[in-house]
Amino acid sequence: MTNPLVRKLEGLTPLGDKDRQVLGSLPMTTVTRRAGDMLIDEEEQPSQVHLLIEGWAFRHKALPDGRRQIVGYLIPGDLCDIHVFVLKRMDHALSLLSDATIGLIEADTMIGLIDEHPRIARALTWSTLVDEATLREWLVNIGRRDPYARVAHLLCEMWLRMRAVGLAADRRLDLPLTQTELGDTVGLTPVTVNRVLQRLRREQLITLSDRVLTILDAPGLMQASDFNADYLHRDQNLGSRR
Amino acid sequence: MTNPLVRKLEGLTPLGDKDRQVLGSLPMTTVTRRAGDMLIDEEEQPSQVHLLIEGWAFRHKALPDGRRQIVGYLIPGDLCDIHVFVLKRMDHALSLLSDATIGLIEADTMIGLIDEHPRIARALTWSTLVDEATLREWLVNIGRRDPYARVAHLLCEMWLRMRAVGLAADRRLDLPLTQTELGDTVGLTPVTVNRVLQRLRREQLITLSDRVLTILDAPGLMQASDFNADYLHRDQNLGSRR
DNA sequence: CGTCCTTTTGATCCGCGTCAAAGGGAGTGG
DNA sequence: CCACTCCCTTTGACGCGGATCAAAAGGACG
Repeated sequence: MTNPLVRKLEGLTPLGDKDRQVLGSLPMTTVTRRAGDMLIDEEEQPSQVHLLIEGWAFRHKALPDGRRQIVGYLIPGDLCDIHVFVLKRMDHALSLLSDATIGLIEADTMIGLIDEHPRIARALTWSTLVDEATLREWLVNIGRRDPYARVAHLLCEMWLRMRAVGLAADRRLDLPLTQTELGDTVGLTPVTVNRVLQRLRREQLITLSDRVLTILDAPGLMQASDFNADYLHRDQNLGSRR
Repeated sequence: MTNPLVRKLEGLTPLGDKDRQVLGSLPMTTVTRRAGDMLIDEEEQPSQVHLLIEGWAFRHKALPDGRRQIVGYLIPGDLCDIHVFVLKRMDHALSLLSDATIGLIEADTMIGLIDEHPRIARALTWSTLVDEATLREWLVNIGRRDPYARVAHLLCEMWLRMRAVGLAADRRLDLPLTQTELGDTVGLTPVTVNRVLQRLRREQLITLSDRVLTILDAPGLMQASDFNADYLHRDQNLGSRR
């Protein structure tokens, strides 16, 4: 299997052979963690960069009353905390949705990588900016769409993201999210999420059980959720992928 | 008056004299635009970087039914579109809330600036990451807080941001937002915003009329909105600000 | 077999959206 | 200088969607 980081960055902007090689042999120690573990806590100051190699994670912020808002998902190939180079402190926590394997990269290694490989630096910047664009789209989702469209929109996005890194066989993908977590993402209660999912199933748009999501009717799902993939900024000049 | 860009970046991370000087004499052409103008449209590919020198602007995304979600505010010193270097296309539009003066900076100038002045580059990265952190906090705001806290939270944030660039005399600041725009920001109708504002006034937390906001009780307002300024990442090692 | 978590279903209730209209202030034109 | 328009704010009434509460059902696991 290719390094998932290579696979991700290549999906954003072209890399050279040298870049691929350097990324492939990036010195890092790998560790495994269990589903439910908190990988990085709010306010923390990580000294290494965490690369998610396998599994799912999510970013979240806690409220004083114990509720929380999920503010992002990470899938294989995603870096958890490049920003701490600059910002020093986390402003949110990071937890695992599934058992996961994590690569730990020394800060200096990462800095060297960026300094000496401009195309990699550019791809990382790209990735950060896409994350930002995604947050804007989530804001639209929560702020202005009804529950039905909100959930449908999130499912579309996760499907496209998983497909972009080769983790969605056609229209099937693992989606290790409980309905509570879906709700914490789109600002709904689990009860409402459940009813929305049933409607999506009834309308033959999706199938979802045992953590496996199947997109039955992609155009229908996208239309239902006012989905426009532009915000994911998959590069036009990459041409057809692979 | 100091260049507002200098003032902003200095508030994030230390600059050298040289940096300040370069920023102060940054070649740009200035133009003025009227309140309500759309400065950059969705999907556009700007060829110059826009610097907001005076006035207010906002980022927004439109929905098919004509409604919109505001996804960010810009105040003097903010750059509107550095990301287009990398992403090429806007995924949202940018409009003016007030008459404004804009600095237009050539792409090459900007690239040179970043290449040759690492501290400036770092400050710009910082700024981007704070924008991202702000989006995450907005997500919490819309997703999980009640209308009262939502509006209060936004007012706190705008106050701190304006103060950070020297545009809030003590607890007074211009806030050229209609109640409709406040609603489009926090996912509420103007009617609800109006009722929330009345409650905030009744409880002696704020004053707001004729586009002037006064914070009467800062601790009270922050408590009401569960406000924690950490996400703004004002640098600790800057020490007491001027 | 019992415990725990997640999903599902049903019933109730109220907050906020919606609709409607009045009031106020600023700007414009006769 | 007044009349008119336009936009924003304010107020009131109503109805519904989604939160809340509660409990049952289904699986996974020890």
